[in-house]
Amino acid sequence: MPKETFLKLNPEKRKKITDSFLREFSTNNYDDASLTTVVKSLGIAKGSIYQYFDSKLDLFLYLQSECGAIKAKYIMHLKRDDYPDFWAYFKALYREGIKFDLNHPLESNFLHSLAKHIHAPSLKELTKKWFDQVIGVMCSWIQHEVDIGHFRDDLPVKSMAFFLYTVSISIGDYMRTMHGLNLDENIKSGKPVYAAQKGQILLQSVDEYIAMLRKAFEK
Amino acid sequence: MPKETFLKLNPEKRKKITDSFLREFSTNNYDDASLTTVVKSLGIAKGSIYQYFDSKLDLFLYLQSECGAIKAKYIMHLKRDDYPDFWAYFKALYREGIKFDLNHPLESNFLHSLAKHIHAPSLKELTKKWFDQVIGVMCSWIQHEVDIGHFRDDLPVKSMAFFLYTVSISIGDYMRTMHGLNLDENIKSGKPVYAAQKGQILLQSVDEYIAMLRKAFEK
DNA sequence: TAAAAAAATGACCAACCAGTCACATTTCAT
DNA sequence: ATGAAATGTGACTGGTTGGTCATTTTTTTA
Repeated sequence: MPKETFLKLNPEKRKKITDSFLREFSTNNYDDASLTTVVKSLGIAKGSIYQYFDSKLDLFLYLQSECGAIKAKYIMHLKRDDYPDFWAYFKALYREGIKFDLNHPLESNFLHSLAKHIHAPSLKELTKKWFDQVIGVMCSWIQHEVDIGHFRDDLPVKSMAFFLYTVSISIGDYMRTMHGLNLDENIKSGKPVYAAQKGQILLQSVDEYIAMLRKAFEK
Repeated sequence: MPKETFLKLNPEKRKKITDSFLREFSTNNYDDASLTTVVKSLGIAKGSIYQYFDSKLDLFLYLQSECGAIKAKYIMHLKRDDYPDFWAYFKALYREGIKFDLNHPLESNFLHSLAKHIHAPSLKELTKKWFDQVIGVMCSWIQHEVDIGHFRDDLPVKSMAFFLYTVSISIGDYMRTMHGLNLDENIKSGKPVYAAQKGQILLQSVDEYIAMLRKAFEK
């Protein structure tokens, strides 16, 4: 949690600082991301950071929760029951995700690059917790579909959840590969991850994935 | 490529050195892996490493190619045409992979942890090349199955290859999650990645994955 | 306006790292 | 046995980092 001093900062300065660190963590491993570099580029003193946050980790966690909260606003209001099947819901999640990216490119970049941090020694326990949570959510999704007879019931729910998790987080990379995007460059320059592309083309990727996932899961 | 000096070393010493570095790179990011630490634990001088290799990268690449070559011996002799369908072949690949792990735990650990290194800044170009190669191989597998009418032909081959790639590299993590293994601990202690488990139980995981993949890909 | 509280500063610290190189030791050929 | 070639060494360089803290500057309070 950031200290009071940081929260009392005028919003512009706060945003400037936040943005710079989002960029740094988006293009580097946690352990390789350098506070010194960011502080220099911001033109503020290193000591200031430690008046705003307890530690590098504190700063990182703050960024993570802020970005998560913003993205949640786009996604949380979607309800499975408003869609005829799970895959319509799944696609809607991605549709909102792309909106989020266009409106909050830096935050999206940061979340998108979280996979990079998973193997950082300093974050091992944290990422394990996060992973278990995500798998938990997916398990409950899938269990529900099994219960109403939409999904197959001959495999462990957890296996299916893991499969879905893996495939889901890979869709971003998949878009890059298939549509020739250069995510890393967009991240560095601060452009939206999917800047040059229309949402429609990107959703086509999601459709292709769904075409496979649907068959894999259906009864 | 290692220097002559290294290749002329007596095999035991060479193995001792190789093993220690395999362990270090298996439990750390490339950039965080420390030659200094390994050299201390080996009781040899830092300078010696630079009589054996040009650089840290040179050493890393040597390890990678050595481990790859050993694993290739287990896998390369398998031919798709010797199996009734792709999935029998796919399963055979994993069966041999598990054998490889039991016989060469450290090398298997190292290859298994390569995913960690993918995001290391110093290795970006290399891993991109490696990734393109793997996708290329999978494309040719899939194209063949499409040609003989076993796989669906309504999706881009590359999409399917990417899907298969993602799922394939996740099977290791999947086994850990589903069978409660602690891979990282096994890696640190130098035990086989799948030490406590019988191959049969592990192949069951592969079967579950195949049950989903088969449906996703079939015509 | 003066005193007190809050915020910003940057030189400094200890701990790392990959890589170097002049020198010591071992091995090998004559 | 002797000299040359090949190996091994570890203090050292120049760099990095996250984090600290006495001091200065700015803001708030009275």
